[in-house]
Amino acid sequence: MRITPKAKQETRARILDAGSRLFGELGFGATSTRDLAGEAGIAAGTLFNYFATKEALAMTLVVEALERGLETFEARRKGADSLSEELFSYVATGLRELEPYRTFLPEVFETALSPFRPSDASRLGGRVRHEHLEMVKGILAKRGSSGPHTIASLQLYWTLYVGVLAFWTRDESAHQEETWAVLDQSLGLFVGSIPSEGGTDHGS
Amino acid sequence: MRITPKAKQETRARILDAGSRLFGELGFGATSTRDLAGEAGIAAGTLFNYFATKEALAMTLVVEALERGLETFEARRKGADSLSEELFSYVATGLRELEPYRTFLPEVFETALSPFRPSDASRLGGRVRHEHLEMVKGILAKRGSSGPHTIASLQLYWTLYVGVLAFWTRDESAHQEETWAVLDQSLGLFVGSIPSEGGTDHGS
DNA sequence: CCTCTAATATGAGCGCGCTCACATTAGAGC
DNA sequence: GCTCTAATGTGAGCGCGCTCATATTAGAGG
Repeated sequence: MRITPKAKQETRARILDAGSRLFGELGFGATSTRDLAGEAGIAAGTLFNYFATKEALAMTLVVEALERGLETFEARRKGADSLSEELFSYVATGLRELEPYRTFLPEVFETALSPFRPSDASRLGGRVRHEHLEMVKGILAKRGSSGPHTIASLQLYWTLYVGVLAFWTRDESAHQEETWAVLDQSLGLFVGSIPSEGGTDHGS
Repeated sequence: MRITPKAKQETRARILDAGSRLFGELGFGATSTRDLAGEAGIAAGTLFNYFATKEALAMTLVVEALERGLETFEARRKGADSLSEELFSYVATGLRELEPYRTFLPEVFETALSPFRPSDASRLGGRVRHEHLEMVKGILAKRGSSGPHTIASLQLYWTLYVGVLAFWTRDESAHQEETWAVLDQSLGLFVGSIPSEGGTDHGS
């Protein structure tokens, strides 16, 4: 086997497909890596030639969904949106792509997005965080926000975003309408906390 | 063996002691339940007659530390404190009792305090959350805050508190001074966000 | 077409958290 | 002091995520 690019991508796709289906049916914890390998038609050990850990496999589904969401967001961007409107639609397009995975994401995010883990770039969770915050920084920069406040602001932003994610995964309203309200409220708090921006209202 | 109360408490204490020492030396993940049993002088299975899971054992250390912190807080309470001062000293007395466990707490809190887990009372993490929030509710009630706002406020409070905890576990300044600044800032944001309370400043 | 090699696949095996059928033992009742 | 029993202790064993020595195989070079 010297350079076999096509077959390798197909196997990778089969594994991701098995993950998407089995995680959804059984949950992340209840799906064993042997289950996944069987469903993908490979041996137990082969799985780890493609994904370093079971968590990395699940997070790859997340990363690819968020990439699709980003494309949709860029395509639909309007110039007329306010700061909170722009942030709202950025977050919302991401959530909509993650929707099929909603049932098993709590188990995955619990470790992958934990604030108690260092979010280094070597882990997919850290990369998700970094790329999301880079996007938010870009959106803020267009409005002229900058300086040392931004770093603390981004920490607050991420905390609020994770809170919204957690709420969303458990939101039992018909089409997660409650999540949109929580997101709106959280973004209002965030925008209100930016010194040079957004007015002073911080209540309901 | 009909009712052997004393010996049982001694064994329990030996296990907690083993946990405190080994988790501190090796970390939570790197300490196996067999290590703990050996250090406590019991068989591997016996450990689980005392604690349902390894996480529950670690969280018991946390719960007992927080109980000690609460006693200190109650003893030192002053009537003259402002709302943020009172919240500050409540959180601070807890953190000071947790100090000996600081190195291994990230691994424990990652799962036990994750916002992605339902915080039911059957889990120790859920009880820690509940009791902490009851205390905060009590502190707020004295100042006349009440009504439907409080529930959303408490959600925000808990999110900010977990953020402070996460910062604290990684704070490398000499005596975690930076944590006190972050805590102060977070409480300022929280108090500012309460509609009927605390003035309008929400920046630095 | 055959060989030779590096990329890939394999599955036995490791230590883990935890369970459970069974052994042990401390005390109550006589 | 003996028996009987319920509380407690025990460790072999399970399935897990993951590793690694080994087997297999696709293609390059002659």
